[in-house]
Amino acid sequence: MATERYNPRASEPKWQKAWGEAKLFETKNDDPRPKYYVLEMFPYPSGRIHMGHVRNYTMGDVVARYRRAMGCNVLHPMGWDAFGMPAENAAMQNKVHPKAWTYQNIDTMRTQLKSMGLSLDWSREFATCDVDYYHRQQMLFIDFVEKGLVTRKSSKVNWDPEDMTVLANEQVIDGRGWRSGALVEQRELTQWFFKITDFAQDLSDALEGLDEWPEKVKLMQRNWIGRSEGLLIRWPLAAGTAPAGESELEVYTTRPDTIFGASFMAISADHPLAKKAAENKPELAAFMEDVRRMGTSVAALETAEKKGMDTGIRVVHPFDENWTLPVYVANFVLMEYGTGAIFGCPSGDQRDLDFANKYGLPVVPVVMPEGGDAATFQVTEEAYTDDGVMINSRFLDGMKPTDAFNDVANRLEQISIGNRPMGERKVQFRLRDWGISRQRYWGCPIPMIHCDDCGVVAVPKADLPVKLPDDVEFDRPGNPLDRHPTWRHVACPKCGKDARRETDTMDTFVDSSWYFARFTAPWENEPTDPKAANEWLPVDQYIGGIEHAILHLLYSRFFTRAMREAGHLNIAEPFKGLFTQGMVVHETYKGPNGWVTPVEIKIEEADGKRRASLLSDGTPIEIGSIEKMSKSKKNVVDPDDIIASYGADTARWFMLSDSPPERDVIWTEAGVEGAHRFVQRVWRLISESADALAKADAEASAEGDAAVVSKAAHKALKAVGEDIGKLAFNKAVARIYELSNTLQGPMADAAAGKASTEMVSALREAVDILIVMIAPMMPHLAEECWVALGGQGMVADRPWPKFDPALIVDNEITYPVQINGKKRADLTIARDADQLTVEKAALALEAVQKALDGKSPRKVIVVPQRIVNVVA
RNA sequence: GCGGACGUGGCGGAACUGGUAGACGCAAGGGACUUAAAAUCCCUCAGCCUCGGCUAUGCGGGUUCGAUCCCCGCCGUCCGCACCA
Repeated sequence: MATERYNPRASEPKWQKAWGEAKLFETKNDDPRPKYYVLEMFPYPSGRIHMGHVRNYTMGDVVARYRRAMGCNVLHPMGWDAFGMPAENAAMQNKVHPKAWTYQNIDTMRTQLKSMGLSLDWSREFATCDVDYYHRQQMLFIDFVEKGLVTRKSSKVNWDPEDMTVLANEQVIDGRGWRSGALVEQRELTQWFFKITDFAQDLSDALEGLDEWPEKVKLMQRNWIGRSEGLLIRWPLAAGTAPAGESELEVYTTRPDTIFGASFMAISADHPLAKKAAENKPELAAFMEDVRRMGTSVAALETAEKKGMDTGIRVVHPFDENWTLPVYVANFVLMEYGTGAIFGCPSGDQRDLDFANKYGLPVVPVVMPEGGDAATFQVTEEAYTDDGVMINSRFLDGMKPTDAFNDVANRLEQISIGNRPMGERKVQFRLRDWGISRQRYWGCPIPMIHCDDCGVVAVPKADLPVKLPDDVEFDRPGNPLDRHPTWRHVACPKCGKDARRETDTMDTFVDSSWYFARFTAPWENEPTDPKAANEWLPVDQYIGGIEHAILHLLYSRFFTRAMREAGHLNIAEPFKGLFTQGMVVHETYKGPNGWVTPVEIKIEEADGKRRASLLSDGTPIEIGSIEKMSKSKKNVVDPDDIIASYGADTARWFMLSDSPPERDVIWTEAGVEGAHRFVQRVWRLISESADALAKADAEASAEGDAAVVSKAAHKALKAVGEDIGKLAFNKAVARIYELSNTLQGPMADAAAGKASTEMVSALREAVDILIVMIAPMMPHLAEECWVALGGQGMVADRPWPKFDPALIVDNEITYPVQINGKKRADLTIARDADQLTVEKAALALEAVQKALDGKSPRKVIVVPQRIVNVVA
């Protein structure tokens, strides 16, 4: 029977409407079923969704629909990461207000997302630029101030000269601003900071418990936090060389064991001791000025030659009062890390060795490889950094470096200098506090007031929100809030005198650091409803791009801890399961006038070679490398176009097929067509036999031909459930293809009326299973098929069936039979045959007999349910 | 430089972490149906030779009855961090 082709253009909007009207995806907090929170990283409203969004949200939707079918109360919300620079850029370029631009984009993108058929709870939607949202963010800020988690300090900051704003370390990539691409400069400014370093230890330690996170991400975070264990050592300054008022130099080292290999001290150009030493040494002052100027560009820092200059100051060795060492100012020592001072042990550190060789400083090897000869072991060009045995180190000689570390630490802890011990064990972190001040308009205002008399005062909660003024101008660079005629003038909440508002706004990463918590009760007056937050959080499955491995995920982990301190929730980790999906990539095409979009060309194949040419006039086009879809390379495919021509289900199915979700997926026209063929094939398979199956009882068969169908269906059901549970969508897709291949023949027979009653019943059951299995991935098609079969209700509301364990085991099993590890025959035998029986049967096989040639085998290995190997 | 991941047909990728290498899809070739096309269906599809084999999971070794999987040494690709003391 011929049926019409499936028409997604008609079906998809129909079902989207039906789901909406039934409020199927609106989640209630008091629903007693087990809770499951699945969240995809919310999008920045740039204007239109792109294929990366399609992939991300499809994966999340499959998880959401699957968990719903498994009987969970699923929370699957969506919102908008809506503050940020592009809105201001648009305002400057197109004279649109950032607010209007942002909300227009949100409207467009919401419509696009809805056309994908995502099972989202739109009733909880918000944008971070909603006053309702940033109002609560300001409440959180004030709570954090009260808990001592916010500081204001002057520090060297990354200044983006193009965006005219400060950037966090995490936002500087290769010395350039992550958005503007401009070379970042170092400037000294007073800034607001979140004290993320208060949690450095816990943020590092707790990574261990995140067993549903990719190892890669945990490693990146661990490295970023950069915990190291070392020793503070206070070196006395040698009398006569110390500047007035100075008596010691404090250094931080992770290698106190190498203290007898020390040959110089190196301090930062910003170190107080350096500044004092420079006071009457003009050449030193000039050198330090040089170093500082070099520091204005991060890029210059990275390539700069290692240079230093002797300060004339000398320090006394802690274990030998007759041994003094010179103190250099060196351009590679950072004031921001440790104490801004180090001791150099050239034999154990390549950088120190290069420095020592350059300035003629002694190189004394103090660690040599185990079994080496201390008398002859030398270090000249290459430092020895591995484990070994201590040498040339007096009382440490013969020890392992770790024991020497402890010995030095213990001894120095006993010696006093000033009122303090000469050595002090210290854990140091690379992580710095999170600078959140941005000199921008389109962000959450920092709710603080500067009063000449009272200092910096928090805006009382009753006076919140501090709203962004609407009447702003973008005709000049810089912060429009700063030059607004009235906005910043306010009475001091403490004394009532004229005072000024803080005009910095918050880094947009603040906005995304707690949105997942807000979704649990977006209607609340307080930032959260702690009960709801504790019940829903942590997010069971969080899905997004690897590019947020450090920034967003680390900030969110900090925020969750900070919110716990402020009583807004009672957990530490926001995301239980994390999945980082790969990018969507596409071929690039280059013509004589630059990059060309995929829709402008056609591709033909001749002699096994693919050739591209321009559709308009046939100009040959060069097929370039496969790269991430980007506007600049013009290798983008618009989701709207795909959905309009093939439908959302095709786009979703393609996104899930073939490529493992954590890897990049190559978007190809042929692949999309393949996906679309399958959509049509499923429809044909079911609609052609719908009449035959509609009246049938769904019932599995354990015997005969029908059992083949039932077994295939139940095996697929088991595998697909497990695969989706592991987010192995590509494997689930393959299993579904397999099942439909198996069903194809019997379904055609049934449609032709040539199938037995048992077979029709088995097919009906198998098709019911197939429909439920495709439903998370191709939800519209599933509904349409369900209607064709006369099913009741909607598939989106149907439970995931349970597989029958009896149907997934076979009574007979086929063993591959190997001879000396190479497969030579098959042996089909009863599943429950014991090892001896299997062995005998295998040896009786003709191929085995032939190979043995009358001799008895040396060994026969029978692995139950697996394999037989005969060793001849 | 340091750290990490990965190398399987023409392509994307499977293979229960030691047990039949290449599931499933894409592309390609052949055939059927059709006046023709599209759609659909069937067959072939790692390589090499003498229809039975041999060689094949980046390369070279090793452990094992058996290795894509474990160990050692190379080569290559990608990613992260980068003066962190």
